Amino acid sequence: MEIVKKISNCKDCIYRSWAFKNLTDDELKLINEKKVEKFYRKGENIYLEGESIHSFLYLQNGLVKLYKTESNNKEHIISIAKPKDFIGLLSIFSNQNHNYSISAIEDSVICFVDLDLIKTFIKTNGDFAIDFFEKISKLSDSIIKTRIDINTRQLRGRIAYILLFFAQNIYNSENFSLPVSRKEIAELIDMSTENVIRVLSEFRKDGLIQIEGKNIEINNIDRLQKIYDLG
Amino acid sequence: MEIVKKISNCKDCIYRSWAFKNLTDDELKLINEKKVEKFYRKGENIYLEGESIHSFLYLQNGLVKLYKTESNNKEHIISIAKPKDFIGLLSIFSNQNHNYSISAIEDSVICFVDLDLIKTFIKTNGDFAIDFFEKISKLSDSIIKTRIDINTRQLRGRIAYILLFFAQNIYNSENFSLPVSRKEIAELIDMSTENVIRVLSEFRKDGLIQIEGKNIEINNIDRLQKIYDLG
DNA sequence: TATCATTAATGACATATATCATTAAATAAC
DNA sequence: GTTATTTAATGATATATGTCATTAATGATA
Repeated sequence: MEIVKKISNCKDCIYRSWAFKNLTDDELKLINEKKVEKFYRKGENIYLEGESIHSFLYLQNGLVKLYKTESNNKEHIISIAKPKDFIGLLSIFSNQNHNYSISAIEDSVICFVDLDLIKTFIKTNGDFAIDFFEKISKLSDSIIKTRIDINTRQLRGRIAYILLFFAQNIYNSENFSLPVSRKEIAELIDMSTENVIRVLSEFRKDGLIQIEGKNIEINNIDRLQKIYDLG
Repeated sequence: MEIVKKISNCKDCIYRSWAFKNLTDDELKLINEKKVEKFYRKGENIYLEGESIHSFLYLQNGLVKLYKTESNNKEHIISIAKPKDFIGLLSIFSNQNHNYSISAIEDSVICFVDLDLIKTFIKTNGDFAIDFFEKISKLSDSIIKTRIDINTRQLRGRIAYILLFFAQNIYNSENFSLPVSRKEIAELIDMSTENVIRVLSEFRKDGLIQIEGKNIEINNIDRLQKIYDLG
């Protein structure tokens, strides 16, 4: 991890309009002075379960996973955050320590915003509080919705989900390179690695997708959508 | 459903100390004037998916379920709220309409607090905003944690979870009457009704619990906990 | 390049879970 | 109370999914 030169000013940040649009120039200046942008290579940890919470994390670029290491040392991925997403769960506002870990699944730039400062602005700037709250509430609910969508489906539906997720939510293309291993897909959608591979092969044999290593091309997105819809 | 006489004043409400402790007497008076307490019999709907959102709901008494009706008309229970819980998901702050339905699984008293008023206080009372935010963030995260805890376990672990949940979280007793049918348990922990019944019978045969209809008595909570821990 | 380690792929098999069918018990409706 | 309807219980069976073993492919390391 390396700290990115502080060339970027929050005032010009394209993400300002997302969650920080209600801050005054002065408030934004305070954020700017205290924020740190860090660059992480694919595979690097951003923080680990148990570490104390100081910052609100904002993904500027790349892709990260939120995960938990179970008692049997298996990892379970809770969600994947994409640019413009707040990273983590809401309990950063009530907990002392992180309950989950975060690592980069693609080269990523993360903006660390001082959490106390955010809390101060929640207290002192009502419009910011409301808007900020709305934004991160949505994200939290979408994690719940996704977990349910995944777990009420069987394997084919889950694989269809993950393919549609990357194609439609992350890469905006039916031709993309998987940022995660088959094992990580398994950890994300609660199935065994072997079955992830098997179902992907099955989809390939059925002509739904083409696979070449990490490269995926979706040939028939409608049928994939139908497989997802039917579960 | 019947509207409860407005004898109770928020000022004296035992729940004031939970989420509304930072409101001034005047603010609380406004809440009090606009709030409505309603009584629902077991089985009654509080609201249905698609209805528009006007209130922040607070469970005073009883037990309610948050659920979704799937396209195949099956129901899926997302969570069960107990007294002192905020009912619903955070997106009431960003959505126009409810994404889920809520109904009473025990006779319940629900306090409907005007949502716009809450938003006003978030804007104008910083201490309230922070505290309120912390409280409902916790609830949202605990739903995510629970969904993961359930779905990473197999059937025996899930049934152990639900028994421990009612004994430890809801009734504070190892002897309680199930407020839900076997079918509802199935809808809550993602398994078939038959297998809910089967595993319960198995636990009975193994001497872990006693069952008489809806009445459950836990005989060996340690072994139940172990079954839960091992998954 | 050669070696090692990790990831991917596939088959055979074991296990977990769902589905279907049937009966009994409990509740609700009349 | 009697009848209808829902809920609970259980066995038999089908299906879905996980596990183990093996090999191939890929990527990392020296």
